[in-house]
Amino acid sequence: MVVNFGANTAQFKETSKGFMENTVVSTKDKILDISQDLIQKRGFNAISFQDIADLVGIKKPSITHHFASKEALGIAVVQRYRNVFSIALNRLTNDETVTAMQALRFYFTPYQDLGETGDKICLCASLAGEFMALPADMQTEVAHFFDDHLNWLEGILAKGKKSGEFNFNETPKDLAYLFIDALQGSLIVQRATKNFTQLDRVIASLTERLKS
Amino acid sequence: MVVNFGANTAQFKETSKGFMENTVVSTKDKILDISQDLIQKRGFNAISFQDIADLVGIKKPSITHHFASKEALGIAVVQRYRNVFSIALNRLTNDETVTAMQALRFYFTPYQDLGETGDKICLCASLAGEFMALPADMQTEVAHFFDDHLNWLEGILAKGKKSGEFNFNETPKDLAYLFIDALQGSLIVQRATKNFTQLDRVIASLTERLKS
DNA sequence: GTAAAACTACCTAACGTAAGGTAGGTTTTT
DNA sequence: AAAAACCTACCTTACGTTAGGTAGTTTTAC
Repeated sequence: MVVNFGANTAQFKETSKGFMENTVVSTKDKILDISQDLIQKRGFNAISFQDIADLVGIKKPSITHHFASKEALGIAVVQRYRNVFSIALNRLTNDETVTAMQALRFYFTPYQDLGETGDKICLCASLAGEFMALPADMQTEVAHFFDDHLNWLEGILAKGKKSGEFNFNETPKDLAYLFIDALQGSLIVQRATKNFTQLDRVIASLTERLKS
Repeated sequence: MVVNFGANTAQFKETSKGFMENTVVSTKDKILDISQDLIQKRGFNAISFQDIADLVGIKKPSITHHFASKEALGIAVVQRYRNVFSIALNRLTNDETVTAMQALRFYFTPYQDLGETGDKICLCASLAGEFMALPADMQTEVAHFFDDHLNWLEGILAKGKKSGEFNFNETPKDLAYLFIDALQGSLIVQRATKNFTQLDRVIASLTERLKS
């Protein structure tokens, strides 16, 4: 299973007939892809309909045909992002053959993919950085993203501790805080300092600690 | 010693005669204070000269009398912020009576102060969130902020390990990454989720680990 | 000591640009 | 033929910035 959280390379989509078909990506999806990409690079308030339209290859007012407002577009981008994670993480949780460490390692991969871009961070970290300047409904979506991930992490850490796979002193919830904060912070800081080994070192620190 | 990194309460300034006198804060300092405050809340691209002027109590074009451009104002804000930390952290490093743990605890206080505001994050984390949309000279200042802090943290952690005060397996540099990323990430995430215990729990996790 | 000159700190007015968004017509697809 | 996709043209608002001017203060010159 490949899930691309950062780059915009959606090449397949499920049709209404329920089959996976090789299709041309719709303009609507292109708008979502490019908007997400631009927000991850520059933030929500620093991008414009004009920027998006130029990259999609349509005229500015045509965006309004697909999304009623910039806020509506922003909400759609975050909802899709949340949903991609939700599906992938639920699949991991429901698969009994996947160990806690394997699940955790899978959870790291989108962060690692983003780190390798050199100019992108997590969509919701970007939005959280300008949180107070966001429309209320976008704030809610961003908050839910972090709550989703904190709950999933807490569950995986608790499962690993219960099975004896992990060994730590904190509560699973407190360790979940540390994990998500360190991962998100790492992407933000390493993009600025251009030291692209930082995320990998942080992941090593976090996982090493689970074994002690 | 009290250093206020987040709130804008500069009440004293050194006069040309070299004495500390109780003075009215200059308009230029007010602009810096309010700009910093607004960036920490909303980011650089989401604030305008009009926002700043309204809060300072002057007209919009008067800001350009003190700062030639928005970029120049932004650079001045970050440079002052960096300088406040530089002075405080150097003082800690040079004081032989301060233990590594005391220095670390002091380092946490500005993060804790910011966490208590509920709506502000570190200035440079806010700017790093919209890093690719920042003028080049501002990017450089932001990068230097993180390098400053990483170097200081690495030094303190190395000092504590050498003296036997701290006990950890990672290199001091790798642990410095974890510390700054977790602290910065924590402020960002907890503002969005409104769970204001998160930073304290993360600091507890980080410090607990130094003792093992 | 005093008057001219220069400087500081603002102001009003207005500029060109770009933002998000709307109205209504045209092309493309089904 | 109908619906969806996209266009041109335009609107209002707001942006950073510039120009030019007015007090009040400080510096300079005689």
